[in-house]
Amino acid sequence: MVELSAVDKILAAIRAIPRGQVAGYGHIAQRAGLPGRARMVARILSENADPKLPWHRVLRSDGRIAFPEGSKGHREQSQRLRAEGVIVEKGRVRLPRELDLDAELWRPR
DNA sequence: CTGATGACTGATA
DNA sequence: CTATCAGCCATCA
Repeated sequence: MVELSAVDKILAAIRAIPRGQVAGYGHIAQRAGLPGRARMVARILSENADPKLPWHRVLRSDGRIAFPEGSKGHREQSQRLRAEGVIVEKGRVRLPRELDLDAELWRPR
């Protein structure tokens, strides 16, 4: 069997994020079996060019968008998130239902 | 090898 | 709530 590279695992973890939901960089890294590699996730995203990849669902640990407010990337990400029913306010992401970053941490794995 | 850099994180004030 | 700081990891000059 083939072992997926760290990059593939990270991409898979990102693709696994359900529509209308979000995850943090560190969360993705952990889900990919690479704890402590949040910056690696960020680097992958900055390099990737796959339009099918839901990169906009990846946020910082504090639930904020990684791009500076007012920047191109920030506007695009907020727009994409709102298109999925996610509420974005002042760079801050808030989920409509009880789903949020805490819900993920809450649920034992 | 050393130092700088970045779509990061957690602790502290 | 914001601002700083140190730590961490991969990559590059």
